[in-house]
Amino acid sequence: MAPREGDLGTAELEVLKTLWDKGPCTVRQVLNHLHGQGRQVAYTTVLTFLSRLEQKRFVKSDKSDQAYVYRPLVSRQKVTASRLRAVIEQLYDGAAAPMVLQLMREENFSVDEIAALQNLIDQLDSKRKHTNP
Amino acid sequence: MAPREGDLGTAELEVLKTLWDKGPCTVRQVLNHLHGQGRQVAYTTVLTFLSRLEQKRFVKSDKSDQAYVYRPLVSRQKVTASRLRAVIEQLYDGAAAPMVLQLMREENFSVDEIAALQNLIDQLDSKRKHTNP
DNA sequence: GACACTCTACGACAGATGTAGTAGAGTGGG
DNA sequence: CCCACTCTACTACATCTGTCGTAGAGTGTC
Repeated sequence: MAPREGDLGTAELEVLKTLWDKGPCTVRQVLNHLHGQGRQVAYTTVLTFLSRLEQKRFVKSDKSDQAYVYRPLVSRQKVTASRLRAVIEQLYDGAAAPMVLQLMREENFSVDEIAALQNLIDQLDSKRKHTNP
Repeated sequence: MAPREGDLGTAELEVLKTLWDKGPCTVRQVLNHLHGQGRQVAYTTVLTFLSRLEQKRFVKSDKSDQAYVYRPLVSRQKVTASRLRAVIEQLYDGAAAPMVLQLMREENFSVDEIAALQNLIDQLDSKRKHTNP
């Protein structure tokens, strides 16, 4: 079998991210955005990515004035969550907690970030008390 | 350019994981382990993976009695951390905290896991107090 | 010594992905 | 009406990855 089907390559993802960030775009708009980020790539390459994204149903194009306008069909949330899930499966046999633990040990979190975490934990705690009295 | 060089495919990673789990192995031992996991794959395929892993310097082989014995050159920790880093860069622009937040919202953690998290946060808190009085 | 087995070396191939060129259709300015 | 420009369609190609097959070298057994 081939690698996971229907999935996004890193370059394709960059293009999709552009659409998430800037909203519906033409090929040229995506190209300009990428160039603005220092990403050198040809017009037709971007076109290819957008076409493939459309084949894979990640975006949809509509003919506007002159050029097609592409807009995302999937949310950043969805894609992010599913890729994250894949990594968890692959690296941690499906258990998210060990990954979180590792992240918290190895990444440097700011005070604010830790506070947010604490907050979330408190919420989970109280919710659990409600459902499991 | 091609995708990031020197990186591992998912199937290659499976093989490397076998070495991490079972220690140095011959091709056949890896094959048996994979078969034990329900992973149907040919002997020569495993051989290919191990050879490629060796080219990429993830494992090293030593001629033992009859067959080569392969052993990992990189730790699970290292590989895991670096792949995780890549995902964070790719999906969260390098910020780990939002990822952790999302994980905690979308994955179901057990009481024990949450307790462990809480514990870790307490540790980070007190460490922070020491360095930032 | 010949046979059966095992192991490695090499090559092959398909599908995915990154990257781009070329050709032809459409459009706006002189 | 013709030129220059833009846009899309198609094609092409290299590399990476997953997947094997074949051939030949070793080794142990009658």
